[in-house]
Amino acid sequence: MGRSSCCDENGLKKGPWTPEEDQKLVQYIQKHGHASWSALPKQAGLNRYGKSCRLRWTNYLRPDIKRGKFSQEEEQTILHLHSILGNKWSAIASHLPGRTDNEIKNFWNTHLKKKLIQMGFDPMTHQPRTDLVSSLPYLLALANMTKLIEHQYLLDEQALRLQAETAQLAKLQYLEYLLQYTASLSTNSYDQTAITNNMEAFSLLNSISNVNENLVIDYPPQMDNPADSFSHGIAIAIPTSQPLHHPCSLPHFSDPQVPFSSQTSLNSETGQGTNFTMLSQGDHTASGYDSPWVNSPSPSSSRPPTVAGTSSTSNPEEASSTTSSYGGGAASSCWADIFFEEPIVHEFS
DNA sequence: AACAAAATCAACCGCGAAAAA
DNA sequence: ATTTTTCGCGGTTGATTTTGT
Repeated sequence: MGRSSCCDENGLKKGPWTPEEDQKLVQYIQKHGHASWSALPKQAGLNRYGKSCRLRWTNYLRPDIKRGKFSQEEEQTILHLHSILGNKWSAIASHLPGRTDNEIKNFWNTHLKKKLIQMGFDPMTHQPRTDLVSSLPYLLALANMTKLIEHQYLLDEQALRLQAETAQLAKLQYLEYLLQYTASLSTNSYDQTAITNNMEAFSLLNSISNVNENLVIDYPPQMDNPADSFSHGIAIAIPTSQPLHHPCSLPHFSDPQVPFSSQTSLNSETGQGTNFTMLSQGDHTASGYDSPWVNSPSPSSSRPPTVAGTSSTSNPEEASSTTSSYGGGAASSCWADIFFEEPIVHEFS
């Protein structure tokens, strides 16, 4: 596999690595590390570019590389992360221990992409392919009357809105995943992954709030830095036009080892018809809402967010946990409540 | 068995960002 | 402040392997 070996104009070797070259590289890095890739080949006695050495090490020779087929769980994670991050292979790889960005990229291009296409999804947007949707009115027009076409246009409009909302919810799901994962990490030592996750979660939240002007973010009281709030709890409310069904695609969500639970509760309120989706920890049930800031300095200040443009009864406290009707077309809201009971403390060891 | 087409994946390339000079 | 070097990323290539006819 790979390319036939050859040398470039500088006489440096290119193409597939020989076992001898691999051995030299591994032995050198085990002994001296890889502080400078550009200087490494000469010092290791390799007739290669530093870039080639780095690639060979990171994608193949590194001791923590996981080989073999991707598991179902890994596949799910890649699909999920790709729906949020797009072709950010290194970012995706950082969530899959032992897998390289190159490997994930190859797996995506050769398997997952095709799988999505076969299932009728656009591999870039992860949404149902619009060419199929848009062709429907034309087919209907051939078979039926103008009225049917108009009806279909309305459906398309609704579908587009739902797509946008689903994308927002996907981000929320990923946000929760990040927070749950962070919480499951050690709380007693400095953990770069936890910090990275918090940063990613914060930027994700910003991206959601940029898109949705009605988004209400409820930070815990007396927080100077919003990013810190991920360690303590955060409440988010997003108005949506329809109840949102989002079965948890990540196994972590239902894992009893992870001290969090996710709940989706749909509610149709009398009159205003406010629906909400709640992602929460522990005691937060749809029928009995507790303050998200039970550990915060001033619990009395906590409240479920009021959603702009909808009834103030978006409060899940008032919600029924059973109904899933659409509330007669009235505006709805997606209410995500993400909370950590024990604040995470990162200490430098 | 022989050939062609498709799939796989290691490695290369070019670019932009960060770091060093 | 500017230029050069280094690093890392995402896209692409092409030799090899697998599958289909």
